[in-house]
Parts: sequence; structure tokens; C-alpha cells
Amino acid sequence: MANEKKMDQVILGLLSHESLTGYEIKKRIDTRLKLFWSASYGSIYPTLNSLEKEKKVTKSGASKGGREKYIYTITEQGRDSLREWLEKPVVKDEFRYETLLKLFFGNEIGEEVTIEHIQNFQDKIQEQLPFLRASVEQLKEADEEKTHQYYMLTALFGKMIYETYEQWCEIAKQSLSETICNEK
Amino acid sequence: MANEKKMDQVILGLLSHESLTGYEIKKRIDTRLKLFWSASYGSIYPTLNSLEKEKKVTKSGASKGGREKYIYTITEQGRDSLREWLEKPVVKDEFRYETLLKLFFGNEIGEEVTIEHIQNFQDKIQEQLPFLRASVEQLKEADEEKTHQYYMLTALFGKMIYETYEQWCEIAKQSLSETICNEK
DNA sequence: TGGCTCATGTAATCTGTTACATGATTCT
DNA sequence: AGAATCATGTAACAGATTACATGAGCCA
Repeated sequence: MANEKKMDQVILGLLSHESLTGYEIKKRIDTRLKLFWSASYGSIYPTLNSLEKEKKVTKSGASKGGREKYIYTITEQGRDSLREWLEKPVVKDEFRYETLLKLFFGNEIGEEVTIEHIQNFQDKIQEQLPFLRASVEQLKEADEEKTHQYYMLTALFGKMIYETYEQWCEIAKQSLSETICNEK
Repeated sequence: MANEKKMDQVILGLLSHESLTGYEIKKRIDTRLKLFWSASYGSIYPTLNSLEKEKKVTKSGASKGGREKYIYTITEQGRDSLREWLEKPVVKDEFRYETLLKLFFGNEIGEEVTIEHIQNFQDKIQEQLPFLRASVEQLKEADEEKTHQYYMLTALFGKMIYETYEQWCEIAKQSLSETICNEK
């Protein structure tokens, strides 16, 4: 009973919103799910194939011109399977913050380097925050479509967490630079 | 050039604080690093063996009685290797929030079930928050030891993030239950 | 014409978990 | 005496990434 792979559910979930190609699925993951999920082509395409064999999606070869391009659509069976998973309680949320690992062991390398790691972390956050804030505002207004509310709540989650990251970065940098001063 | 396994660095980092057995390493990960890292025996013991072969740690069989028990100690070479890694910029922080995945696709299953997922998430957070808050306070005072400051900052990170999680949970539950009311 | 984006896919490899196997010691 | 904790380790398997291979369409 292995860790129950979730790629199946991610793809079915995205296809429950709209029919997509493998390439578009990757883009959705890299934009809309970016805050809490990631995946590579090497797991997307094989999963699409297995989902088709299980009749949870259908593949339609809409090759415009001679170029290969397949649009995947969720089936009723696929929707049932997705709902079944959605009903089950969450098994586990997982995090691997390399940044915090380097911080935890920071004593071995010193404050200057550690502050730099925190700064890099903060830079990435500041880069994404404006987009996140705009997304939340935009999604709050667009409440005609029902999926928007769910999307908005994940964006809000991201916004709130990122703002907290930022506050923490300031405190952590401050704390470490004080230590440097006391040493001198 | 694969994803650069970090188990090596985690173990070296923990051993840079104090000599430990494999079993104790697991405990440290499950308590002090819990907020941002995890690992199983199946990866700890093999890593310890390979680190010994690379002369980054030494193994001393302190078998009290006839019971097998090995205490691992970091070598200078191990410390160099750890520092080398600590100096390099962070490659990637990774998250996999199954909870947010179920939320994002929540439209397919409805508000009630989704609220339950959020509630479960919140319950876990509320369970851990008191301990986190106490840790931060305790670590703030104990500033004799230098490693404590780094430990404290990770605990503070956890505390701040968990408090934000909680606030978000309240907002999200509210938002979804309003939708239920409007439907009726 | 050169570069970017669209588009699909596989093989090698990595990394880690799960489940199992085993047994001593300590606490109640 | 029995349960919980201390303690080590491996084999099978799962799940995913990376790197490679390939090529069409579009824009400047």
C-alpha cells in the first residue's frame, strides 16, 4: 500500500474544469497549482496514458495540420473516481524547505551566509507577491463561475502565507545581524 | 545530475550539533525538523553507512551490554562537506499540500466536504500551536548556546506560519458556508 | 533565418517509503 | 508479565525527475 500517487487526481481534477492537452496540463500546474504542487512531463504523459486505459479520460486527436496534438477529456468514470478521492480525508501534506534546513544548521557556517539564504528566499517571495495580490482581487470579483471561489481561496492562502514569510524574513535577518554586531 | 539528495546533509547537520545513533537521528527529525523535513529509517541507516564509507562520519560501537548500538560522530571531512553545501544557494523549497489540492478541485464535491477537509487541517494546527509557542518562548531565553538562535528562528517560522494557517482556515470556512446559505 | 513556444514521449536513474525481520531493555 | 520504547537493518516497490530525442508553427 504505497504512498498513493496523486498525479492521477491532479490530472482528473484539472480535466474536470476543462479539456486539455498534456502540455496545457503542465502549464496549469506551473501557474495555478504552483503554490502547492508541481509535476514534470515525465509523469504527466505516462499518467495520461494509464488514465485512458482505465477509461477515466478520452483522447481526441485534434491534429491541426499534421502536428500531433491530443486533447484529453474526463469521462463519467473519471469524475466518479475523482469524487471518490475528494471525499476521502487528506492523508498528508508535505513540505521540504531547504531554506529552513540551511538555517537550522546555520551555526556551522555563520550569520552572513545564512542572511544571504534568507534574502534569496525573500526576493523570490517579493517577486511573486504582487501577482498573488492581483489574482486574489480579480478572483474575488469574478464570482459568476463556481470554480473561481475555490481558486480564489487557494490564491488567498498563498497571499497570506507569502506575506507571513516576508514578515518572518525581516525578523530573522534582524535577529542574525544583531548577533553579528554583538560579536564585533 | 539528479535532484541532489539532502539526506546526507541533514544527517551531517544533526551530527554537527552532537553525536547520535541512527535511532536518535530519526527522533530529532521527527521533532526539531518536523516543520520542514521528514525521513524514514529506510533512508537514514543506508545513508549513515555510505557517509561512513566516505569518511564523513565515524561509527563507534558503544554496545552497552550485548545490545547493538552505534554512535555516529562527524569528522573534519564531514564538517567540510556540510559547510560546502551550506554555502551553496538553496536550490528549491518544495511543498505538496494535498489539502489545497482537494480545495482547488472542491467544486466537484461541494462545500460541505471541502469545509471538513479545512477543519481537519485546522485541528492539526491547533493541536501543535501551543507547543510551538512554548518552544519559541523557551528558545528565546536560552541564548547561551549559539545553535539555539537558529533553532529558535525555525520555530518562530513555524509559529508564524501556523498562526496564518489558522486565520486562513477561519476565512475559508466562512466563505464556503456563506455559499451554502446563498444556495438554499 | 533564428529563436521561442507548442507539443509529445521515453529511458535511465534517483530517492525515498513501506513492510518486514529481529530482539533487548525499561517501565508499570 | 506485558507493553512500550530503544535499536538496527534490508528488500521490494513506488513515484518522480532529468536528460534526451524529435519536430512543427509562429514571430521578428
